[in-house]
Amino acid sequence: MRIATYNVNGVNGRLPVLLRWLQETKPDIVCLQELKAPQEKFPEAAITAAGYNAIWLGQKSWNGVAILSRGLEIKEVRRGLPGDDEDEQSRYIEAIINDMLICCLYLPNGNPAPGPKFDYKLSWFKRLQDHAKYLLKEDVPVILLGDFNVMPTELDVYKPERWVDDALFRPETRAAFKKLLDQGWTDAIRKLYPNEVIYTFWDYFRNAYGRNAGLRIDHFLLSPHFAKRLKKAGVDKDVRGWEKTSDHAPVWIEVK
DNA sequence: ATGCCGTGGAAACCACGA
Repeated sequence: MRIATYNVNGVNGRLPVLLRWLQETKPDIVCLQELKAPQEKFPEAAITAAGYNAIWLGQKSWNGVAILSRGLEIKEVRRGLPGDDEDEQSRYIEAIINDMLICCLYLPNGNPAPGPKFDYKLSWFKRLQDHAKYLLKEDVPVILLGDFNVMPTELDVYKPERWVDDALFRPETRAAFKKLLDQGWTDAIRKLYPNEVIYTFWDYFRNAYGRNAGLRIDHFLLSPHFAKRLKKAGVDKDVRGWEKTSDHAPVWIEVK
């Protein structure tokens, strides 16, 4: 079973790229972030025609997350991350598929830091830690996956020294990610490739993709029992080189 | 070192992203 995450950076603007990637790689489950579409503008017909069921949480202009599955039933568990009824940003959706709990997330960027956006990022992170801790008590395999907007270590940044003050790499951000991992989650890519340079995002500027000046910010965190079922993982890096593509590449794992 | 590009929405610019 192949499970993927892909920050599409506009689901309608990237629809040809998304459909081509689905057709070529046929993932069983897909989490999307940055739909940048209101609830009623999600391209449901095209996704259905491609053979996928979908649930989604849209928002006008920004954010937005979705879970797709190729023929498998999607049982939605919740939409929105618990812990703040005032939070109106569409960044979290959770569903049971094939007896797995799939938690699709788009963690706030947080720049500029310090400032209110960074405060929001850290408070969102805290809510995620609390919810993740709760999920570990559930008797079900869990995956937290999506765009975490965190480079966990220096290995995950092309030039770490340039990013130390950035919201994606500040000590508070890395500490929050580590605190989450320390609950017992496994970073799937790093478990299989502990020492390799692997990126999931390349800026549109400065020929970042051509220079491989990238970041690893899209992650899969597996609950303890689930981690034992991990077989493969990878980045569909070539997709980042397609026309009219997102600045992220799709990332995937295979579990048995 | 830097939104230099790209999107969506509104309004021919702006907010936002990482």
